[in-house]
Amino acid sequence: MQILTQRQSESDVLLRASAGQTLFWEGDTCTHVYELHSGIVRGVSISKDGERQVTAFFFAGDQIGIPVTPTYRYSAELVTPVSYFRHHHNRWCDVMIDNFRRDGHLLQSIWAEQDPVFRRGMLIGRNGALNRVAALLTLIINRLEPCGQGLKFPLPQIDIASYLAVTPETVCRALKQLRKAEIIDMPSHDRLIIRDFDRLEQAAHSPLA
Amino acid sequence: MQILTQRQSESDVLLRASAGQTLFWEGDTCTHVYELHSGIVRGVSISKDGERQVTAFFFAGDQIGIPVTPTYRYSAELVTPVSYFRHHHNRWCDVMIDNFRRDGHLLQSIWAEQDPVFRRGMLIGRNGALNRVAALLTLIINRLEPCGQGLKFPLPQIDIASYLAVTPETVCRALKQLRKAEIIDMPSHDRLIIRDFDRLEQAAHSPLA
DNA sequence: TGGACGACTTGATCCTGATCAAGTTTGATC
DNA sequence: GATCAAACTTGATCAGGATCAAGTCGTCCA
Repeated sequence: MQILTQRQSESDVLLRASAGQTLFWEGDTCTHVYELHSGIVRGVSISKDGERQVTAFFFAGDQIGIPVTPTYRYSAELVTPVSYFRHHHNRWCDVMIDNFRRDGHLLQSIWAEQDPVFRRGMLIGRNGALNRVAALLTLIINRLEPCGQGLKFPLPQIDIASYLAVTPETVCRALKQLRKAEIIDMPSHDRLIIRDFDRLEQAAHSPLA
Repeated sequence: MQILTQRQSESDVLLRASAGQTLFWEGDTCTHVYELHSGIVRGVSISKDGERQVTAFFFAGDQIGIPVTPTYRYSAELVTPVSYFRHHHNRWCDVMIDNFRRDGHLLQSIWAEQDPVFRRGMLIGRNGALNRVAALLTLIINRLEPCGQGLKFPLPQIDIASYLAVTPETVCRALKQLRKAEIIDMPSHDRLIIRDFDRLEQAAHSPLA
C-alpha cells in the first residue's frame, strides 16, 4: 500500500463522491489512477455474454485504475461514499519509475490491485458456499472501520454474492449459520462483530464443526 | 506479446526442458523472466489449506515470472516439452522501462501474464460446466499448433478440470457432449478438430441447442 | 405518518455436478 | 509383445445450491 509522495496540483486535492457513483468505466481509456482515502469501491466486469460480476473490493489506501492496459479492465463503483486522490496517469507512471530506480519496487503497487482478483479466483475455485463467505470475511475484516465494539460492514449481500459466485439467498443462509454458530454477530445489516476469529478461519476451509 | 529485443549473453540461448519439470516455484524469489518459445506451461497455486489449483495456461510467445512481487505467485509446470529464453529480471526490467520511455507501453506485458488468471475468474464465476469447457476451448484454440487437419491438444483433462473448477469426470462428459453435438471432434485424446466454431462460441455462454 | 421500494429472510422444490465405483484405453518400460 | 500405471470413460447415487415464491424489515421521501 504505497502512498505516492510529492503530490502536486490536482493530486493534492481530496475529492469526494457518493455511493452509487462510478469512478471509471470498464473499456474507457485510462487517464487517471485513483488513490482511495476512505470508503469502499467494488470492481465490476461484464463478460461477453452480458453477465455482470463483482471481481474485487477496494478499501482505503488502495490504488486503482493503474494503466496496465490502454483501457480500464473493470468499472469502479462506489459501495459507500468515498474520498480519494486522483493522479494523472503520466505523472503516476513517472513517480513509479523513479521509485523503481531508487528501491527496485516498481511493480508492487500493480500487484496490489490485481491481488483481490487473484484471491477471488482461488476462493471460488473451491467448494462450499459457507467456506467462501467465511474466507471473504477473514480477508476484509482488517480493512473495515471500527464501529462501537464491532466493525462497519456496508457491503450489500448482493455484491458479496456476485463476488463469491453464489446467489444472495445462499449468502444470507451462510451468514445465518455463522451467527447461529456464534462465530460472528450482526446487530444490524451493516454491523459485524467477530466473536471467534479462530473458528472463522477454520470455517474458511473446513465444514462447520 | 512483446518479444524482447537486444538479447545478450544468457538471454540469447534457447533452453529446453521436458514435460513435468518446473520452471519456478510459487514462493521462490523472482530471479528470471521466462519467455516461452514453444510448448505449454500451467500455472499452479496452492491455497492456504493446501488445495492445488491450476490458475492459468501459457503458450508460445508468453512471458511468465514477471517480478510484480518479490516472489513468484505460482509454480510454472511444463505440460509439454518446452523451449524458452530466460532473462535475468534486472535486465528485463531495464528493457521494459526503455520500451516505456519510447512508446508508453510499460505495463502491457504485465497484463498479458495476469490476463489468463482474470479470465479464469470470469469463467468459473458463471454457471454451467459445459459453458466453461466450451469457453476454454474458444480461448485457447488459436494458441494450439496445427496437426494434420486439426490441432494438437496436449492438455490433460485433469488440468482442464482444475482450471475450470469442476471434476475430471465432468470435463470428460462435457467434451463428450460437444462431440455428440458435432461441434468438435477428438480422434485421440491429444487431437482436437473444431467442426463448428460458431456453435462452440454459442455453447460458451448458452445451453446446448 | 404513510407508502413504496429495495434489500434481506425463509421455506419448498428441483437439478446440476460431485462422489463413488467399476471399467477401458493409452502409453511407457522392459 | 507383456506388464503396469496413469489417464480417461461410464454409470448410479447423492447432496449442495439454484430457483421459485412468499414474506419481513428498513429506509427514504412525499
